[in-house]
Amino acid sequence: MPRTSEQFKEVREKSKEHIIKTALYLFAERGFYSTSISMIAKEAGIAKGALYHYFDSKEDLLKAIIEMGMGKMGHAMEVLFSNVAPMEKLEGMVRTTVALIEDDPLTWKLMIALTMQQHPSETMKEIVAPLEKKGTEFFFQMFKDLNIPHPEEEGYVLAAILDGLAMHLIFKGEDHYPVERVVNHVLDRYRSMVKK
Amino acid sequence: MPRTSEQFKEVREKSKEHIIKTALYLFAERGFYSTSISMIAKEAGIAKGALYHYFDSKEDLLKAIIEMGMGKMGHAMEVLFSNVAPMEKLEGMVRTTVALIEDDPLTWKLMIALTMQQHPSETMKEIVAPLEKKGTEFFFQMFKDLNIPHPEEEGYVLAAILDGLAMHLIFKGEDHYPVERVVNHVLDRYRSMVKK
Amino acid sequence: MPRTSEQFKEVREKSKEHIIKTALYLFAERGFYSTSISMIAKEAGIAKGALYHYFDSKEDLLKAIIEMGMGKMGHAMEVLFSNVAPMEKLEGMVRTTVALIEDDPLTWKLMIALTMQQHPSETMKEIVAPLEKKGTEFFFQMFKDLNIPHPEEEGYVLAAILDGLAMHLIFKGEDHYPVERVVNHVLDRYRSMVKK
Amino acid sequence: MPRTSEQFKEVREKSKEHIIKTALYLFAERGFYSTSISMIAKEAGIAKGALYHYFDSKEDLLKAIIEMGMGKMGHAMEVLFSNVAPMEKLEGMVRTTVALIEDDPLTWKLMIALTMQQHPSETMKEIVAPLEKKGTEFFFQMFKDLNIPHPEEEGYVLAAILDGLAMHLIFKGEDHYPVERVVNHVLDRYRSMVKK
DNA sequence: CATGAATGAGATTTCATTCAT
DNA sequence: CATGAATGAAATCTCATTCAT
Repeated sequence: MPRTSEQFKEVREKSKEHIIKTALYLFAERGFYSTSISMIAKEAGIAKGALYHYFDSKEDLLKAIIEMGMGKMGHAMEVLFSNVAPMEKLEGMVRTTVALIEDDPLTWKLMIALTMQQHPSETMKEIVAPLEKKGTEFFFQMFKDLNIPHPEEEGYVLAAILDGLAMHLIFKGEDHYPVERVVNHVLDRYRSMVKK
Repeated sequence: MPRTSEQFKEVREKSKEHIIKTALYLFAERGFYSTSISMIAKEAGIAKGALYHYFDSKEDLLKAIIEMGMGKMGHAMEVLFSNVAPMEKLEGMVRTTVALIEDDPLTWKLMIALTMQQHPSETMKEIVAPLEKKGTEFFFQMFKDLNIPHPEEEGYVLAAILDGLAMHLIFKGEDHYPVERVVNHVLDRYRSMVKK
Repeated sequence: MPRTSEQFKEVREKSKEHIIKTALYLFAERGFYSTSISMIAKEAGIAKGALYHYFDSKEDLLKAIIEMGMGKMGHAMEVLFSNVAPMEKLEGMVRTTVALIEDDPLTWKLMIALTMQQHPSETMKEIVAPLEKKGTEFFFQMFKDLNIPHPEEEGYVLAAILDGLAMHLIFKGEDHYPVERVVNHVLDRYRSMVKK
Repeated sequence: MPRTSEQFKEVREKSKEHIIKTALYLFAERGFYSTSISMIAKEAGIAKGALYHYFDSKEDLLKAIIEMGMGKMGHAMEVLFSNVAPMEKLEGMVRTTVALIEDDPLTWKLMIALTMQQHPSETMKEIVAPLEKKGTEFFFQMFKDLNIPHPEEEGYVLAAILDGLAMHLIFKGEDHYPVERVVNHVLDRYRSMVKK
């Protein structure tokens, strides 16, 4: 009795996700180039060949991981671009970033690593560059709306803070980094600037 | 013939430096794993075998690059830990960091990339972790000396700013990033906090 | 229920033929080694597994294709070995060869390709070698019957002409090759030799 | 003491030729797809990797073999297009073809096999198609010069004879095929046509 | 010390075949 | 009988490292 195509689809989706998770873990912990297809297959408990049912190549697997990560992020960020008061936007921006990282630090670790190293695939650059540009413009507008002096420079600083914070959080782990306190401090500072 | 031996040493040192520079360039621009020994040899205009006269392995070459980079940095930073007024320390810290990057962006690019990816060699972690710890403590003490409230949190924020700034500067290039304005803005902010 | 069993057999035969046709097409157009079982299954609109219900292996499938092709040919050729006048035999030989190719160029394309490349399977050699020998002898006898001088050499030449013609016809296609004119010319030549 | 670059070149050329010869032998005897790089390396008495010093890929190796073969052929054929009497041209054409095959049957075996099977590489088609066209035109002109009736058809027939002859000679081997007699017979026939 | 040819372990990839459902 | 997910052997290819000259 043949399985229905739905059953197949389900099995396929499960396997795909399982492989992605395993690969994400290994890529993030050991680096893309130091992780072999063999390792991923072994860790996932499947044969090497099975991996190629789901992904055309190691590169394609990486792309799938990136896309999945970006999907999550894009979704979360969209909320922020909606109509809320500027100060809430700022707070949302910062807290959402932190929440995303804490929710899925592996994806972020990998993402940052790929951006930093000159990975041949264009995927990362294509994704990160426009995102960053959008972010900078967003910050600029936000600070202008908040009537904070030197909104452009302040935007650059916030971008630096967020990226630096992300790096530290990811590579130290939330157990060793007082995110909450740092975030609150940053936000307090902006609040005090607005009140004035 | 001690003279000859010295000359030999000098020539050897020159060759070593030439290889290091070439390798640094390639590692930074293309990534460590995507750069082969063949490439380095060809780019440096020497034979593959010659490279192994100077370095035991690809890993050893990387280590030499890192050590050279760290040497420069350590030297520059030492000045800051000497007896100068806190505010000058802060300014020195920020400006020295930027100056170091602008002076040798390739080393930094590579350094950051290696730190981010989980390079098997322990070199980077061994070097970066204590440095970061020292930095954090240094910032903490500095802000305390400056009587700035919440010196610990402020220290974390400054660390984040510096790392974020470094990242942006390195990956965008100084032509596309208004370092000077951003740095001045950051320093002005601390100055205003002190005056109060 | 013998009826059912018969119906089964018929359905089975239909499926088999469908697969054979699909595989023949792909093998001929893309080559045996460059055509995967997956491709055949997909092109035939069945699952990979199903293919193995009908054929034990890729090799077995190839064998079935060859046998089917040979069946057709053998049947057509048999007629020629019957009792007809030598000149009609000659004409029949040539025209039948051309007709067979025009009727089923794919089979021939594949056949020739397999004969030329040293396919590991013995099938082709087992089939082609005796056929060729029989052909040569047949030609020899024919030309002797026709009282044409040097019947043996003439036999070799005719064999060469037929194989060369077949090759050109198959690889250029009948639209780009003036078969009719060439065949008539060849036959005319033999006719003029006989009349003399 | 480093070898001079000339010495290196020499060694390199020798190795390259050795590999080409080994690969040609195996490709011709077993087929391109049924011959693995491992086999070639083992047969040549070298390591797999060495092969990739000389050829970028299996395909590239094949290309080198083809080019070498074509080089020989082109050179030999050029002579024929020069100014000699038509009948000598014809004889030269036929005898040169046979001589080339007898001199290097492996190359020809491989060449024919590749032309017949639909090898993905365009190399063969690019080479063979124009060659064939040139050949056909050459024959046509030759028969016209010889005042032989139906020169075009006769050209097609000669092309068929030559290709058929080549096939038979190559796949039976000169020990089992009376080339000399067949060739003489063919030429005699043309001579008798001219005299008339 | 210099050279680049050669090695060989290991990486990625392919694909005929099997098998649980 | 049908399905396509999974296997695993083998193929192609890469590249840090060694070594004869």
